[in-house]
Amino acid sequence: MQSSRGWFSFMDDSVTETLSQALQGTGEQPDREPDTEILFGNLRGSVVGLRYYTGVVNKREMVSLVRQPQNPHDRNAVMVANVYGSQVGHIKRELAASLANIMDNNLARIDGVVPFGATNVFTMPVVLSFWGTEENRHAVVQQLSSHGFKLQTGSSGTNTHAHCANAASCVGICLTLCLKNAFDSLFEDLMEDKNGEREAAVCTPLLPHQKQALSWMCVCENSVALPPFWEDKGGLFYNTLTYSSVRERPQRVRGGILADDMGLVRLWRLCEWMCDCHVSDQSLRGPVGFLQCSNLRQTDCIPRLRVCENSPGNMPAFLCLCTCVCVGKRAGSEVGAAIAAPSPSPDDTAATTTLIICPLSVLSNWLDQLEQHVRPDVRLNVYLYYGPERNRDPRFLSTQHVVLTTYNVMTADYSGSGGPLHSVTWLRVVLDEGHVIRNPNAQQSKAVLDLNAHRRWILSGTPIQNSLKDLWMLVAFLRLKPFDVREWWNRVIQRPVTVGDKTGLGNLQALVRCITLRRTKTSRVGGRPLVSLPKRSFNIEEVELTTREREEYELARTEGRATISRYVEEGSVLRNYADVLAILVRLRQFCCHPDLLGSTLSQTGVVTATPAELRERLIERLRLVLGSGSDEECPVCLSSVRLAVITHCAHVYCRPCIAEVLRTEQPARCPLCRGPIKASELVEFPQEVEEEAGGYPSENWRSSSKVDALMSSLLRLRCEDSSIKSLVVSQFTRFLSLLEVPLREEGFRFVRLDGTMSQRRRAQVIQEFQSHSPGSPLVMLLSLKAGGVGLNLTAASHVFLMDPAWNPAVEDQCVDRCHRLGQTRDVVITKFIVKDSVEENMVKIQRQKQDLVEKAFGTNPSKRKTSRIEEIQALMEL
DNA sequence: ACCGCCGGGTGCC
DNA sequence: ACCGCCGGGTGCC
Repeated sequence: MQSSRGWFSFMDDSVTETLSQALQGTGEQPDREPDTEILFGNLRGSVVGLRYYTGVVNKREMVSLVRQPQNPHDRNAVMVANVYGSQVGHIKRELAASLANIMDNNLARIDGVVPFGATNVFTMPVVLSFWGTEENRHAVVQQLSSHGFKLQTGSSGTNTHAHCANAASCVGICLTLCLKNAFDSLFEDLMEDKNGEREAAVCTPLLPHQKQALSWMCVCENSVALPPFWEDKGGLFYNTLTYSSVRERPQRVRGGILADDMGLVRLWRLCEWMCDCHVSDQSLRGPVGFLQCSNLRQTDCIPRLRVCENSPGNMPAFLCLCTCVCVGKRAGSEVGAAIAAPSPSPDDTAATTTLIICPLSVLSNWLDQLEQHVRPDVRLNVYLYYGPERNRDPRFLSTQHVVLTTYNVMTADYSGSGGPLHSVTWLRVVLDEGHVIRNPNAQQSKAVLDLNAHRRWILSGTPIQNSLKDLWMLVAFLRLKPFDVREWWNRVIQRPVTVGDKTGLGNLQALVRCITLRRTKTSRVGGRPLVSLPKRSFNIEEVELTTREREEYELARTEGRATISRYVEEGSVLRNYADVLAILVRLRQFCCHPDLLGSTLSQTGVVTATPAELRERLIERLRLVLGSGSDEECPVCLSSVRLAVITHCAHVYCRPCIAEVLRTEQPARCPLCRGPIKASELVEFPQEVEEEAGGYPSENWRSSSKVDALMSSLLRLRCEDSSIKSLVVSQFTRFLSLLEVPLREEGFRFVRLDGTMSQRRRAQVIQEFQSHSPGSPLVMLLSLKAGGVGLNLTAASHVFLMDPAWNPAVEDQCVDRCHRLGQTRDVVITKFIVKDSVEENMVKIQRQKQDLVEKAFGTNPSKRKTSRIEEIQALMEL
């Protein structure tokens, strides 16, 4: 099942996990959300029975505890295993009785570290750390103390988990993680760290980033370097994070993640190079692939979506890599693999087939690319493993150079165990749009992990979509020891990072850096920009309201001003913050279209009786503000609110941001109004809520100045050049609905993309919009929040920003959907701003915003508070 | 295990 | 001595 999109799926998962735990009882290992766990304390125990087992540990090595309820000697038995899962011993009986209770009831997750005495013969010490949710803390402490054990709290000397040293570092980390481009923040200053280009492999005009990607992939497939965090210690290999060691050399993953956030590469260039160039690598000589695909044309079952001119993602680079290897087999002769394997390891020679798995939506894309660009004088056997008639014979499949299939087909074949694709040992498995396997519980993820391959690649523009958790599946697929086991990933990477540990973040950076190639349009190679993009220009178009609109607007404004200035005088702006936001949203909506405001938003300033009623009203008001689509700002991270939660005092924050406050402040206070806040009183606000479906019948419809301004721009554009496509962006989903009417009337073909749409529908819409065929949509109505990272809308070269956002970064991000690699035209951005309105003031504030973000780092919260009030006053011209 | 614990042998100084 | 003390056997869960 496709998990829901965006940050919201983070919550879905945790809910599902809790549920499944409850249903399973003592089934699989509990898989709680490590992000929300806190450290209860540490306890010194001992591991006994060492002489009966072979598992060894090093000083400071991490160990894991495994329950053995079936142990004949003691049903409370708790086994101790090292990083590789070999048994080291057992927890001493008395302590085990207590631990068994905690573990069986999922009260805490228990980590072990052997601080010293690793070479002992009979017993060794172990420091146990107890992690769990706040509500279980008491039960754990109670359980332990009833057996006479006392948890050590605070940072005692033996605690190996670094703690958040101070609130400041926590806020720093929170900020880092709250940034939408969390993934890119992992790459700070690392962009140029890659192996550069491999000049030897290049002799035709290959674009710099193509050279870079290809040579990087070659290095990854052939490198004999140790995986990250391993050291050669005179014959023994030593892991610097877990302190474990092994005798045999840990194998680095042959492969990695190609995470370019741009429509990369012109395929023909690569193929040109593959065909014509002669490189120092002897093995690469010779022609490259003629597409020998017996069944490609008989696959009517595949929806052949129109292929965009610009191949998405890294498909072409991969095609190149894959075919390079295939091509080693020249007409008849069995030359070993080519560029990708100058010195093939023995087991590699057996397997020669590359399996490419992709979503159905891009399958036809791969096919077309292969068909169009592989040279006709070389045989390249490509088999499309799809459709009811597919050849399921593993021996046949292994004779192909490339086998192409979809996640669904592979998963259906697998159904829990095996299947033809699992009977082949592949030279290489490539996961296109690899982020689709981010949910480890999904069948397709399990199936993918079970494939046999020598080399593994992931293509994904957005490897991290929601949280660090997304990365685990990818790391597991790449078999990056020991992180392919969830426990070690959680302990060594995920939890330290979320707890705010600087070294944890450093480790994550190091890890990601060595398995990922990440380039964005601003990346540089050898000091030069990787790609040069068409120009982009930015215009603000002032919109004058009609006299009637102006009258109505002034009425609302005066009313709003009166309310807010009363709050200012009373000093209660922050207490009535939701009300203030509602007034602002109302005015902002008015600037777009008078019919935009929901009826419930229009009444303000009603004096309510009890404080409880007042609170309810404020929270309700905030829900309406968020429900309108308005991109509100989180006062903690100063970015757009993600995973919105509303406090008791009616302020809105990102869930992770407020969780951080709750964890670090005792007692916790609302960063805005300093009122007490409790985790239990937070109100979740679902990310994308369907507003009451606003069908706007043409007869009741009226225009507005801003709508007119947009329409005249669009009509003029269509007149000048009917091939120009436009993005029309608004925060307010209702506004998008309103805009449909005049678009339809003027005969514009358009599509709509907003947050409520299913992943499948989105893909369809994007595909449709990106198409260049005559009659394809000229306009896309895009909700600001749906225009997140990863979207490729290069078909558009004009962007109309219908309403200003608080956060200019969000607008930039939206514009970047079309101003990215693959864009052939100059991009023109038009922002409509109503003259003499709250919008104008928002733009002014936007300009100061970047400055404010910088200042907010490290300044005290009260400063933020005052700047917030000043901001509101500026908006209302008070 | 250079321990702890068990249980049998032993028994004033 | 229904003790203390000694010294041998013994050893995860």
